[in-house]
Amino acid sequence: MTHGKPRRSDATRAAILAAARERFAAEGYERATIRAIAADAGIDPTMVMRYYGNKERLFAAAADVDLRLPDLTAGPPDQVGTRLARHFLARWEHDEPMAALLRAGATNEAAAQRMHGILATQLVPVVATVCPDPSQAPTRAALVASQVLGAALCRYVLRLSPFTEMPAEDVTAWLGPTLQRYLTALDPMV
Amino acid sequence: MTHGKPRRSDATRAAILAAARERFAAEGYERATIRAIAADAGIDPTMVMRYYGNKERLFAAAADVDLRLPDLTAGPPDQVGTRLARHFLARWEHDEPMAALLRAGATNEAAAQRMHGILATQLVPVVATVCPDPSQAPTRAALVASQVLGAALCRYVLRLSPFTEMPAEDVTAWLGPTLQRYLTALDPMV
DNA sequence: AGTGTAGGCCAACGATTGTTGACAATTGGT
DNA sequence: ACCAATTGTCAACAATCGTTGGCCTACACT
Repeated sequence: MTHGKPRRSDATRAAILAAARERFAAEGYERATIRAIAADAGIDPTMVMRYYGNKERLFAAAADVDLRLPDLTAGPPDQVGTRLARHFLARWEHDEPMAALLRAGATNEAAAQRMHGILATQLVPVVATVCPDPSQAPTRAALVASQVLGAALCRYVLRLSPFTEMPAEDVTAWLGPTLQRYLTALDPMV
Repeated sequence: MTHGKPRRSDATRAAILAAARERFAAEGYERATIRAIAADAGIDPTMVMRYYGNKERLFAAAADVDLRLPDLTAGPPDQVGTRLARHFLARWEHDEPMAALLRAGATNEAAAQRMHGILATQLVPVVATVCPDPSQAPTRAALVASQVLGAALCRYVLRLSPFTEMPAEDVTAWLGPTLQRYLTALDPMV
């Protein structure tokens, strides 16, 4: 898949990308400066420009998120909510691109568009495999996203105190039934 | 309550505050510049500094949020979730300080702290009046906040397409049972 | 060994930012 | 009508940002 010969600067490219992910995740799009990213990577700011063109494209490379959603059809249908909740929580614990995208999405239009794309191409198809009427998949996926993003916002971005202190299993236990209902309930009031 | 004589510059102060709310809500903390706010208010940037000291204090004044939560004990206990969902949704539709705070909270530490304060002083007490064990109020309030903030994020900040197109009543119908469970369920798995 | 090319650093540009100080205009009290 | 305080304007500062061009170095290939 990775065609082209390995370049001598691959290590530098990777260092830049790693530093960019960290900074974008910790400070958002505007406050994460190219200079700071370059300093973290131990190189000159001009290298960032040479390899990634500009700040927008660097962010695009840093916020390349793959949700790695599991196959929800394999397993008990009445536990898809909990399994999905557990997956997202585990995914978020140590994946900086997701935090970077969430933090930046609040102020950066391009980041918001990218989240839109991830929802449509990654979450909606999986939701369609477990919900009663596949035509409702976009709506149900949006509802799932609202709860998952809200929890991530409280836990990893805002760091609201009761939420950061809750064990991951407890959060999973609370969110699971919610997602289950968003995914499979025939009617909102169930 | 408003002691001190009415000053001649009150109109200017109000214009600054209105423009600031709009800009902070639309662009977040860092991208909303004092110059742009002053231009919207039709005055000189210097006046902003004179009346509000610095950008941080201007934001603090602009993001002074009052959730105006209703008394949840007055009404059928099995509908507190829906009523709370409806209240939040209506509140968000035309209150810029709330959007400003949410957008800025993602990147600004002071804004995040302020949200923490609003949660503790406004939401937790109300939650305590309807949940079985008042000692669980902080946890339950945090769960409510995660779903409400997540929905607001999707609908008003990220503007994810299935979410912006849903009628407000439909969103209320979906979120209501979720909040109901977070508020009153004896166990997560109910 | 020689040479072309890619990797890397330095200095600097132009734009924008929050913020400050000096100065003019207007108002209200006496 | 005078004076002091409030309100407003103008210019500019210092810092920081993304971004650019020039120049040196070191590796790769013949």
